[in-house]
Amino acid sequence: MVTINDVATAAGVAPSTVSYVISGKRSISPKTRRLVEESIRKLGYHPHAGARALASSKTNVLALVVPLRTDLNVAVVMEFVASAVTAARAHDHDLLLLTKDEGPAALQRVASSAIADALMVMDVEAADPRVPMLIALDLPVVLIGVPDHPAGLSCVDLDFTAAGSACVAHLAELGHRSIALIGPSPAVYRRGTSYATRFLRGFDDAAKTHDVRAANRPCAHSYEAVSACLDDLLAAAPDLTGLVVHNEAVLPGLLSDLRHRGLRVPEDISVVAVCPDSMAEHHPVALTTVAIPAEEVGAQAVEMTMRRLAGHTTPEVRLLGPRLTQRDSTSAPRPCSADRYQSDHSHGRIVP
Amino acid sequence: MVTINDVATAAGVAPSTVSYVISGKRSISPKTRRLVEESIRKLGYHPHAGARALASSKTNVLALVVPLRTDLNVAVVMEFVASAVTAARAHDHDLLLLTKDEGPAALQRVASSAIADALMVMDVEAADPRVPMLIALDLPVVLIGVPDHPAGLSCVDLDFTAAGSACVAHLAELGHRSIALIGPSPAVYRRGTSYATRFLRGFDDAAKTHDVRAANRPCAHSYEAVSACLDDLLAAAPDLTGLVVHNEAVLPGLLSDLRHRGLRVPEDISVVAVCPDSMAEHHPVALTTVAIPAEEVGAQAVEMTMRRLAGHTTPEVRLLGPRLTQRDSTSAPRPCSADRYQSDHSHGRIVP
DNA sequence: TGCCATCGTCGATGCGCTTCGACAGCCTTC
DNA sequence: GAAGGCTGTCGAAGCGCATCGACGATGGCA
Repeated sequence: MVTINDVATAAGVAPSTVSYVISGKRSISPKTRRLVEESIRKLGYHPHAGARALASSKTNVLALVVPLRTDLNVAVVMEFVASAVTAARAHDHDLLLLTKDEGPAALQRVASSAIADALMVMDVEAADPRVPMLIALDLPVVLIGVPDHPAGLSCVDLDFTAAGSACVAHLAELGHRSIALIGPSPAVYRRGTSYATRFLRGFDDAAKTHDVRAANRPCAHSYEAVSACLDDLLAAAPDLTGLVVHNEAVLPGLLSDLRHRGLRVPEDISVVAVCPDSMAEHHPVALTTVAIPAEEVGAQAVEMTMRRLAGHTTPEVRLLGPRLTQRDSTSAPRPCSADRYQSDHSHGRIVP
Repeated sequence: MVTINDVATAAGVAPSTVSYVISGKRSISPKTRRLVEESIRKLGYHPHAGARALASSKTNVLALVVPLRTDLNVAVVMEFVASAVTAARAHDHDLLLLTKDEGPAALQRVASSAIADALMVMDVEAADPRVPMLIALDLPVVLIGVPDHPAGLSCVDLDFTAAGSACVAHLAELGHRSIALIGPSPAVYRRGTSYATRFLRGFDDAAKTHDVRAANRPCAHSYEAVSACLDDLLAAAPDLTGLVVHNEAVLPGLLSDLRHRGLRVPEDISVVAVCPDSMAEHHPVALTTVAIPAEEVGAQAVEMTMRRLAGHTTPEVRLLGPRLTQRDSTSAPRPCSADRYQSDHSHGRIVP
């Protein structure tokens, strides 16, 4: 292993000088700097992370707590992680991955072992048991999502309330009078996952404002669940012409099933999806979406973390405004679709 | 911060004794052990990771290099990461996330900064530029995938060659005589990604063995690409009755498009998918699959890593046997399907 | 020419831990 | 009853680095 002493010897200076060249915390003459930098390069020197952490109480590691249930919005999580790790590296930090499964104790451990300098926590629930603990810790913490009582913690997320409203507004403006929300799986609501309830609130509020008839169903992402969900919705509201889908995993199944039922998108039914923009084009009909800006959120989360590490102590809450992009899956409703409930020829799931 | 000295004082012993209680490297009297453990618990003591790393040259961190392109098999990567982090934690290790984008230099950095004890590398290419460097490093390394010259590195992966053969064999045994492979996007082949070429080899070999007419097309995962790909395949082989899909991202689009064309699955065309088992049921027709055992691979990768860390120096190559599960998307081909090329009513993409 | 301020560099110290050799007390064994 | 071997504990050293005070050299100014 090559140490700071080796570099110092090679450059003919003291170890502390090398340290100052690296950190830039004291001024160094150009000559010395060049000498040292050359030795560093020549020897391939990298400071020992442990030693550095011990001496400086900084690890240059960010811990990220992610939900690793595969039932969730995998693509969103991946996109977020990708963006976070990239942003972290841009700030010369590494990313340590923790799972939500380990619970609050893991956070405690990471904090008191000085494994990371800060924590970023995804998939926050309304009354998340980790929140009190996170507040007690005295590491910088950034939540992705907004719990009921974030007291003192920074938060960043898409403004799901506004997103819910935007979806309704879009459909209402196109002239739809009866719409429905197909939400995340019941388990997500049961956990009180922050974004699900916030979206629902926005959806409901806007439905009232726009005087639109609105139903709403959580939906697991098996094909059967999707199908049953549509059965329910169409039975309860035969005049349904607009669908807001806040559950990217069901999209393929949903579109398939609509076709089965002889419901054309957007002629017979309009669909607004809440999902990463990258998914909009993966479907037979390019989807009108409110984008989930996972990448942006990831970058912001890291940026907020770095600000806290740099000494900005005031917590911030950043809610990113929703961006709706109209594509081919929404249009004004047709006053009368003669063949609405006609099935195509291949299967038998017909809503009478 | 609570240190080992605090614990020692509280327990009335020397710091080294506390250390030995924790590590178990020397025998300790039951009385002392109890005393110390109690103090640890009472004070909430966690050893300082940096100090520990410095003194023992072990970080208890595993670095995992993942491809973070969103165009890739996101679900597989997630599943793998989830399983790896869980397995690592079970061995009292944490997981550091690196991206493939950072290239070989990042591996160098991690190794010589002593940030991690071992490296696990996903998405290995046939002539991966990182391989020579990894060999030169003297950390334990486990590759997920098999490069052309793994000399000295451990590898673990699904046996994609056998998987390719298994798909063909299944279709051949059902009686199909003309099949096609829809592979990962061209970019994946261009990179020489190990699993893509291995799968193709198995596919081709088995096609010869079983005397089956076989075509093959890489396919990007936009709906257009899928559609074009099917156009090509059907034009070139109008008698096509079997499809092997080694590209989970195109599945929804593909199934949709087949329906558009009036091709029923499995009556008119059988589909074998290579994807995580969890995805099999997300489609209107439950898919016959060869499972990508991402979870198993992740667990094995960690286990192999831990073995190397424990002193097992001989590298191993583990190829997991493929497991084909027949579901509803494959059957014997119908000798004659009158309406094969009939389109359904909603769109116009008809193959004449 | 002499004095002080500034700049650039050096040595020493300590971060919290592991580990090694030392050693006190005890039990065995002839 | 003395010699030797264990067992359990201790103290000290050192891992590689950051940081602080000290200090020599240099330049400006009177």
